[in-house]
Amino acid sequence: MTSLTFAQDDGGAAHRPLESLAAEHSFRLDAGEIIPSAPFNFDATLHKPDHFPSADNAWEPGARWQTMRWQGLPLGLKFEDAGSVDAPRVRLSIWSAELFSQGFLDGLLGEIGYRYSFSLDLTDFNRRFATYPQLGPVLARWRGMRPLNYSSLYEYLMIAIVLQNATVRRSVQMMRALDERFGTPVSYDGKELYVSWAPGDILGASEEELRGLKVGYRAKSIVRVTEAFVSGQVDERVLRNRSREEQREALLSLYGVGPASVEYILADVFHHYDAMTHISPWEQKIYSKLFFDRGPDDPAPVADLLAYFDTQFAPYQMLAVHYFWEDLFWRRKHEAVPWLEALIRL
DNA sequence: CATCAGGGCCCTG
DNA sequence: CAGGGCCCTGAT
Repeated sequence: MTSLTFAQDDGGAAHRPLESLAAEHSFRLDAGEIIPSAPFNFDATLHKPDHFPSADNAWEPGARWQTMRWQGLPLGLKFEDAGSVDAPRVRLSIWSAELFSQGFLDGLLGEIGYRYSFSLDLTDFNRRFATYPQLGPVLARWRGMRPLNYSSLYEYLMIAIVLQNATVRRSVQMMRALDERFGTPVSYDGKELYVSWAPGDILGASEEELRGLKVGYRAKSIVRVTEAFVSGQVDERVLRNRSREEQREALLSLYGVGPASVEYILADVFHHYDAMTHISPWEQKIYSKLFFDRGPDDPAPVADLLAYFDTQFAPYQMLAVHYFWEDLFWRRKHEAVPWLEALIRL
């Protein structure tokens, strides 16, 4: 267990010179406050109740702990709500076992800004749908919420792979086994978490070894996707500057990555909200109930659902559906939603 | 105890 | 373009 713990908390100003924060083997940097574009809903953005729990993060109202590997260095991040929806401020602290340069920090903050969509402009979306029959009330509840990816594209793909054809419990087991074998355990701020492995950390593992971690046939996908990243065939930074359809094509070319995974990635990782082209069977049942009050034995055809979303919510189909989806899972967190329980195999 | 399907995807015909 | 097979696991 690598300890990133550093007790001192001097409440320093933003971008304090790192030299003054150096500790023996680790330090905590007060990286100051991030000012997201308003409106910004801290908890609905920094926590997604529909995500399966994983060891790279922890959350409580007003705070998210998130591990991250940046330029090979394991980091512990802590985001704290220091504002309001209309006057948002997010306090960021960074734990590290090594000193890093101002240039490293600048790059890191830029990356975090992208991943967390801190500057997303929601004004047009909000204006269009504030008084909309179904979406209006949901939007009011979660105003300022963003879809996002807390980690890297590679890490997201690993999550997508362990999700496939598995129950939630099994996905959790697979990810934990992979983290324990290939990830970096860290402790900071009282949390014990894992920093997810980098492609190079798992490259030497054979398919047989991975199968030993009970990931089954997904072992092949993990190996092939990892190779694509190590070889440079896929480069997240490069892909960010490509068009949506080029991104889709590049992702689909990866072994073990199909339309369901890509649909999530285009929205969460690359921030495209204007196209929905695929609905998986379990989502179809949930949407059928939500939008047409139709049960799982008589779900609305996927084509009808897609057409409905296009008609109602373009050019923000993915954004609008994200709001409904998160609203549903937040509700489930606080009260029983019997029809939903029947559709979720834990 | 045996069978089955699960928060997909690949491959075949 | 439809459908069988795939690892493993808990539910039935």
